[in-house]
Amino acid sequence: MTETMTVTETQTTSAGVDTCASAPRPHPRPEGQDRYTISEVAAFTGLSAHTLRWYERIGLMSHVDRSHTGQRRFTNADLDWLGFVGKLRLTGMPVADMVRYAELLREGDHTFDERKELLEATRRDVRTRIAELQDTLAVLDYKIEFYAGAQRAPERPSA
Amino acid sequence: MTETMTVTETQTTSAGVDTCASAPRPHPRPEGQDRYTISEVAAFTGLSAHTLRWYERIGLMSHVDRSHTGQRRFTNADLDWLGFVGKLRLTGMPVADMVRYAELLREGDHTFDERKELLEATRRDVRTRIAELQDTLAVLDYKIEFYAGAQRAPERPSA
DNA sequence: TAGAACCCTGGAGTGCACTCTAAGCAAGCG
DNA sequence: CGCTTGCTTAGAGTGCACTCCAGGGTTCTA
Repeated sequence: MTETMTVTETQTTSAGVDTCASAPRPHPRPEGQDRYTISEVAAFTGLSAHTLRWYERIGLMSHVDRSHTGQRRFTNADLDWLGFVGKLRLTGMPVADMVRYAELLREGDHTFDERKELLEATRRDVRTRIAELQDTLAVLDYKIEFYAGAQRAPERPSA
Repeated sequence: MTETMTVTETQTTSAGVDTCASAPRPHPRPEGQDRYTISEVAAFTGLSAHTLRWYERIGLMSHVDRSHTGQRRFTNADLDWLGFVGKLRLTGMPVADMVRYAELLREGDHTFDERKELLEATRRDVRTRIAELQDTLAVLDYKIEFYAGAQRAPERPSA
């Protein structure tokens, strides 16, 4: 099952509003092919095959290409999209909202503005969350500092 | 389940290791009293009364003081603790882990080191999460920039 | 002293994001 | 040829963090 880790830079180069290629590199993309089995994609993304099928079922991925026997064959564009979805997932964005964005993409040009607004709202959320986390970090620093200080003091001589 | 350990007035011995008062001001604390009803605490914390009772049930709060008729009377120390829990919640820490920390506190001085380690591990997680979010932010910036650019220069004819 | 508004408990229910099951098809191999 | 492995589907199950309910007691206000 181990694939070669030869990263051969793929990058779909459509000049328009395509399904989203991330700025830098999204994933340790394997070879330069363009048809991956579900287990390969599972390995690359860290998602389970179950989850990948479920993503398609709920519309978080548009219908994935199939082999002549009906097996899924994911493309590099699919991997790009999954990379982006992975980022959004880290922000805590509900899956339903990501599905909404995916639908907007499928609906075409007339959803351009709505997509942009959705991304901007997401960005605001991310900034807020970063601020919250930094606040939390300060609290943790304070407490850990306290523990460190108390350790120097007479009490509980630990191992 | 958590029973015994009746105590839990306003707090533990140790010159230092108390139930945790955050560095600055944790919440818009109301008046200077020290006995709040559950609905007051719900209002201050943003948590529901249901959730507050549930927190106590699972041991995320040590047994809350009661009025002579059995109604909960939260103290300022409880509010401090809830403020800290709120911070931890923002980090995505599982409730079970917070319960673990609460248990360590109740167990007393000999858990000092374990508590410190838990906080340090949490801090590492928070730093990691902040880094991830900043990464995500970069992707969002890139995409939004793209949308902004495409808007100025309308091309993109396909469906 | 009534009625509204609040609080109590144990336990059941909800929503989300998976995660797994069952039953079956398809390809590679000794 | 049968075995193993990997894939397919619809649908059921899981774990988490709440969230609510039923059936009662309490407290505040008029």
